[in-house]
Amino acid sequence: MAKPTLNDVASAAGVSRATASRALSGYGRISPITVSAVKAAAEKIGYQPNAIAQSMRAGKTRTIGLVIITDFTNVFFNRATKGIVDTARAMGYQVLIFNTNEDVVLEREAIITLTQKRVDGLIVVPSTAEGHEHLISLTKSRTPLVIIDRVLPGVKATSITTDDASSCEAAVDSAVALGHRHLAFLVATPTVSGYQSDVPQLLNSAIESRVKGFLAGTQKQKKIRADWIFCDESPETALEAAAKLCDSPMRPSVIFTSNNDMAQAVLKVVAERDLIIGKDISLVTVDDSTWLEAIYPGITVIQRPVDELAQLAVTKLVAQMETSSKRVETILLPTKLVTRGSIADLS
Amino acid sequence: MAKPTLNDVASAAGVSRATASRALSGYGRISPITVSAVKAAAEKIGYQPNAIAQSMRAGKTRTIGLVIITDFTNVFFNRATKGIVDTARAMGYQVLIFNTNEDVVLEREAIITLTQKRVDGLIVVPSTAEGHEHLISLTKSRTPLVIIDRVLPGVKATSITTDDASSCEAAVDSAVALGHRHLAFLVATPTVSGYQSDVPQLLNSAIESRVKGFLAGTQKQKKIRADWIFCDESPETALEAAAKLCDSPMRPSVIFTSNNDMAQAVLKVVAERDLIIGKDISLVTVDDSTWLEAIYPGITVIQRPVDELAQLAVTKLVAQMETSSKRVETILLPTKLVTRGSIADLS
DNA sequence: ACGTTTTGCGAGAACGCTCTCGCAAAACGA
DNA sequence: TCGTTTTGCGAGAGCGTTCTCGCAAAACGT
Repeated sequence: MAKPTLNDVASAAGVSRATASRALSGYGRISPITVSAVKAAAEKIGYQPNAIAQSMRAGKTRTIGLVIITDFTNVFFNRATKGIVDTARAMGYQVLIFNTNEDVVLEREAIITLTQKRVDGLIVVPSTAEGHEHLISLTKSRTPLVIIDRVLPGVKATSITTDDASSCEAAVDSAVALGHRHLAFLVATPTVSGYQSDVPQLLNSAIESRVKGFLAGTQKQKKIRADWIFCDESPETALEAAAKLCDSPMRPSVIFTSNNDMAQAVLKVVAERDLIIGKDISLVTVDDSTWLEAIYPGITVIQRPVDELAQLAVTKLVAQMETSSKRVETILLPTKLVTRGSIADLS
Repeated sequence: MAKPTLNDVASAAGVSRATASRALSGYGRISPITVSAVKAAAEKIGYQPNAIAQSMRAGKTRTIGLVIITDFTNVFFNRATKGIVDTARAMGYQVLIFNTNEDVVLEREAIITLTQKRVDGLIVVPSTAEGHEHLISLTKSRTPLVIIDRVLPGVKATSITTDDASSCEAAVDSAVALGHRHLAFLVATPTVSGYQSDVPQLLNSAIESRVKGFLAGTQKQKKIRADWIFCDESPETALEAAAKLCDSPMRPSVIFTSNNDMAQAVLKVVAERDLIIGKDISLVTVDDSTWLEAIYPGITVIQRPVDELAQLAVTKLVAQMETSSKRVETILLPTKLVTRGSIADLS
């Protein structure tokens, strides 16, 4: 009842194992008659080649590892995952997924397991801004590696990120042009606990880029006030932080949030206070979602090219794997400010 | 520069390959001194066991295949994927993911590839309501298989689904109790193209269960009107169908949608017509999302126990794999109607 | 002190595949 | 016709493990 092997095919076809392999894999010298005989025999006994044995022989697995935060609430990583899985499949590769929940211990374990499973390459969203020895040792052992949504100065690997800074700056400009003079930034980052109004010393590059963009936007304007709140990623803290902004005697006229979870917290708090988005208070966030378009008013958003990023991650990785080139690229994809109805016109 | 093998460890430690294996894998008779010597040698040369070779030898891969619709807009499958990946990891298994986009051709290919990669078991969300020969042949070759979110009468495999019918019925009851007499059902199903008001002959079991629940709810009441619209899953059709409902001279007072995408279409159409959810028109949908709670008013929803389902899928599958029992179970998990503010009180 | 059991380890096979090598038979050339 | 090239195929090795078997040395029993 065991799965038929190449040996079974060979004896069914009355040839040697070598010939059977030649017939099925199409290499070497073999007569057309034998080929069809072997193929018929294989079909008949329901032969399925053992990819494990093939990998063993070839030293390649046609599998890539994905180490990511597959948080279901985060559109960006959901879409990226789907994009990576689909692109990989189209190129003949399968994807072994690990989810880290931004825990560097899980990340390290994931990478060890994937190395042991001998994946041909890895796509990683690193969870912390430091402590990347495990990634560095990957590059040292010449394992193809692509880092997405983060840039890690210490790691010599291709990284693909989005240019959040310029769109964030554009978002600030846009709000200021509409008459806003009191801006607030609600930024979620795993490196703080609770919330605080001063910039944490450690930010991952994606968040850092957004902060820089917002900052650049505010600093080039005169006479505007900018409040900052950095908070951890728990829904409770997000609500507290959003409430603090809304209940302040000096309520900002526009809130910029660094991700959809924060935007949701703002929406909730705003609704509880009977305020109307796009009228009493304005909102801009990062990463588009169908929800941001479905609700009323639509939320103005910084759209990031996630499908392109996913596709590029796979193609760059596969290029590395198949040519074993050591060329490291740092790719920055453009983002777009999509204007909907959530910024009030105060002018 | 090639990866060190067990042979390298053995010669570094001055023992045989067999002894090195014994020391690292902890079996057979071996002296404690040798064990630590071998471990030290392994550590020193940076040995990582080759899981491919282990799989080859053992005939097990400690990998499970997941064939699913990883549509980023669908909370249910996102959460299920995350739950499955995390539970599997905790149990020492890795997950190879395939996305079918509900295309049975891709599903078939995915299953062939996974069989060839010799996964120890499979979790599948079948894409069509018929044509499951590939799944049947899986069960015939005794590959452990768990089907989630669908029940396939022809396939002898464990299936885990949610009891959508009873909650859908409860949702209807709840609306009727609040004075609603004209109900509409907007149901997305891949088996129709465009939209139609009569029940299609072919529905997958998940959709069927919801339709049955809605029907049961309406049929036990007197003097109420129920409109049905079945439509494909494209955003455009969804909007058309939602518009048709809202623009009808006899506009229903409450709309039930079969998933979040349809709910979004309704929200959009309703907003365009300056109607207010929970006041001018009511809405209930299936599958909770943080958005349904964040927006105002919160949308009343039929919550399905997706984390439990994911966990159960993995544990049941692993149980099958590790005991090679052939026991087939059909598990139905309870759902919950979570009331928020989206059903107007007309009484 | 001698026989018996226990202990520790090495030799070698096996998992299923691919591919090199060599050999016989067929095809070719003059 | 005989020598040379080409063709088709089988034998066998090797990828990196695990594990059975057998053997020598150590430990034990009387």
